[in-house]
Amino acid sequence: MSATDNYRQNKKDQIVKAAAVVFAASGYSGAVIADIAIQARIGKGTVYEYFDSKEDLFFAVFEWYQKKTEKAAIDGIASCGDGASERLKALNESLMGLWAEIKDVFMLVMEFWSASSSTRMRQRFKAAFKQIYDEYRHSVCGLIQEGIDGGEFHPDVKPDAVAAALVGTWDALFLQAWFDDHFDPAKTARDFLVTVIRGLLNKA
Amino acid sequence: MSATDNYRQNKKDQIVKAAAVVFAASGYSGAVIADIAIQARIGKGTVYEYFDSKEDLFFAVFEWYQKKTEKAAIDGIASCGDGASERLKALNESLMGLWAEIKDVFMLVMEFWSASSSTRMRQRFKAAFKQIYDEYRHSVCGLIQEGIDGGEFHPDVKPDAVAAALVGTWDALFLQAWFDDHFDPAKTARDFLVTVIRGLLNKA
Amino acid sequence: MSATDNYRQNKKDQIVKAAAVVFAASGYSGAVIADIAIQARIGKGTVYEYFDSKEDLFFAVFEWYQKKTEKAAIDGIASCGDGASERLKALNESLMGLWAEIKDVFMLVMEFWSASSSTRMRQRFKAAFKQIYDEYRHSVCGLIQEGIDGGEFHPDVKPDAVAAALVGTWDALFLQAWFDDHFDPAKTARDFLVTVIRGLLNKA
Amino acid sequence: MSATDNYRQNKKDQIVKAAAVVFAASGYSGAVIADIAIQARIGKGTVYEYFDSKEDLFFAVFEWYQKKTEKAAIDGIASCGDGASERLKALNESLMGLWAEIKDVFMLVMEFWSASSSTRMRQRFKAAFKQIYDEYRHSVCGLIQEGIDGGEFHPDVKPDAVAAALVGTWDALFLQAWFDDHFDPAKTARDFLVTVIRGLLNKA
DNA sequence: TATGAATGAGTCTTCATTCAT
DNA sequence: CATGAATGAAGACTCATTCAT
Repeated sequence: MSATDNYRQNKKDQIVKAAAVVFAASGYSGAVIADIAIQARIGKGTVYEYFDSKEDLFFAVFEWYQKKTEKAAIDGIASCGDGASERLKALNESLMGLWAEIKDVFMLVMEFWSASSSTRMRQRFKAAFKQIYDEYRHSVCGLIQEGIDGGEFHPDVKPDAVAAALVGTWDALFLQAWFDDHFDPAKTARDFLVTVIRGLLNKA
Repeated sequence: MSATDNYRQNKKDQIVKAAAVVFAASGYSGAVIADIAIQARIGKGTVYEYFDSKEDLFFAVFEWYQKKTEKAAIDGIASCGDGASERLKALNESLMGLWAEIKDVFMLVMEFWSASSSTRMRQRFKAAFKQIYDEYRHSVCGLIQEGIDGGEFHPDVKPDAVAAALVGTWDALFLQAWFDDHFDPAKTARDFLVTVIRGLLNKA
Repeated sequence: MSATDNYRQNKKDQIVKAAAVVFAASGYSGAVIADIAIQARIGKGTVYEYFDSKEDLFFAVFEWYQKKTEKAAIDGIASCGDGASERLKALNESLMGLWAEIKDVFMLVMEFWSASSSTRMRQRFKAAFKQIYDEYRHSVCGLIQEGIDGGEFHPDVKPDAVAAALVGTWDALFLQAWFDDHFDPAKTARDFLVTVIRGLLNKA
Repeated sequence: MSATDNYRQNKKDQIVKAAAVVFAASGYSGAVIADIAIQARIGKGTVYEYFDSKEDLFFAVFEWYQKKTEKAAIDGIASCGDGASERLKALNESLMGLWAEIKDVFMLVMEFWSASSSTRMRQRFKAAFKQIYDEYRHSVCGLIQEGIDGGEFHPDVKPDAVAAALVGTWDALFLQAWFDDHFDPAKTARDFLVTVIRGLLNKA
């Protein structure tokens, strides 16, 4: 990578981060390029030197956010533990630990979801989300399958369904926490997981 | 209610339904009042005879949608069944049965979520969602509590957490279904519920 | 005049008076036909049964206002007094006595002036004002001319100029009073008139 | 002042002058931003780069007009003359000399007066006019007071009243001239002033 | 490369006027 | 006669994008 490329990449990151702040504060439509430029401490025109359009910039924010959060998931899934149950719990803690960090930009997630319904951005976002969910479900599914194969989990358990539901639950608890400051997603997830694991275990 | 009031109410409903279609197709910001008027087969100005602003109309759509879907929840929760497990299953079926019906306007839900982040509409929507979630969780919580009290469910179960998580799961499965045409939320929910109920049951 | 005509005339007056209130409160452009209808306690459409357009109604208010205020001028000019000086003073008192009464609708006068600059209404209003000023000046001029002819006023006095200036002064003092609540137009006019009359008198 | 600031100031002036023309031709409400932009040979949006709203632009026109005309008043009042009478005459000539210059934009003045009654702009304009009149009256009052103090004018003269009346007369003669092309405000003022000065002089 | 002045397409919203009842 | 629901023309204002410097 040349020095110039490196310079451009740093600048791009700088703009993306500024954009994330503004998009999170105002939503996609409410965000104004001028404000993003101010936030990034650059001129308005400069934004267009690095991104072709507001939509492109928004998608770049999406990718940046994605990269940022998927690490927690990967770490959580990779965490070694004493059996599938423990690893599930570890994953749960890892993900829920994100809340404090992403609380302020959680609006972004809702904007991303919402962008999937915008006629113009639907294609990009819908496809990206499909892939993300596929991967998440697949990872969690593998974890549960291991539990079944190892005899820890009951053979009748449907790993696909449980994985999809758990992935969804994590999302949805953040959503509820967003609406209600007194709602504690981490504790809720932990308590719920106890019951789910009880259901998963093979108590033969 | 006078004949005139009745007339106005019908007209309002007509506009709200037209608006729901257009908001679902284009999102809040993308939707254009002129298109809503065309969809409702009325003049642009007429919209403003019934709603003070685009925001008000959007909120009316939200309330309409809310009323429309909460029926399924109420029916599901009220459904008599043989014990808490059966009633949970019935609720699950009732809610999942909505999918076919709301699939086309599910974008609306994401727009509503997103509206909670718009600075201007945050107040209204956030408060409304908080209340809705409170009620849903409370209903489901009651159902689980009955199961515990009746000895059907294990006494260590945390009804709050399970209720919140289940409510969230239903939301989130629709979300995943929205991103993936091949994803079957009803089947997933049914399979997942088997495991959850296994975890809930008191097998003493 | 038939009973019907009489009915219509009363209704017209009712509307004109309501319109005067609203135009005074909001200005011509700011006034809304719907508000005038409410003020007149009639339906919006009814206004158009009596006036062809907003402009016509405004002009009717102008004529009504004109008729209302010119009485004071006529009375003042007609007032018998001991010589031209006394009659001038009487006229001055008569006109200044209007202030308390018209203070609240003085905005109307400014709106009428302003209407003379609106391209669409210019013709009507400009012509009307020209005629009104012609008449006022002519009356006052006659009064001063009598003073000159009777030997009370100095023969070098230019009655046209003095009349025009006095008429203008009365207008302008109301204008200043409009801008400044502490400004007393009546007292100012009285004090000024002393000096003017001193200048008019033939002290040979 | 930086080069940029200078550039922006010129542009602002350019827009204000264009706006003055359009407001004078169509009145405040009748004027259309698009027309002002055309008159200024710029794009519609550019107007908003320099002024926040139509009201702000209108007020800027008011300030511009004010600055433009007050020079004549200051010059007139400052003019040295042989005694108070001569200075009054000089002031009169100075102000009346404005007529040819401002005839075409005199409508603006009526629009400014009218703006003082618009609910939204009342505050700004009313306060501004009060101050302007205060200053004018104060200046003229000082001039007359000098005449009294110097023994040239009669000690019983009320300088406040005469000043207010004269200031008003000048305004009002322009108003009459606006309604009547054949009316000569300068000549009228000159002739009237002869009588007023006769009334002011101390002929002991 | 960086900038920000300029632009005009696009939108919400208002309101005088019409007309069916 | 009276009404008020319906209308659409009109206008203020926003903002993504361009481009000359």
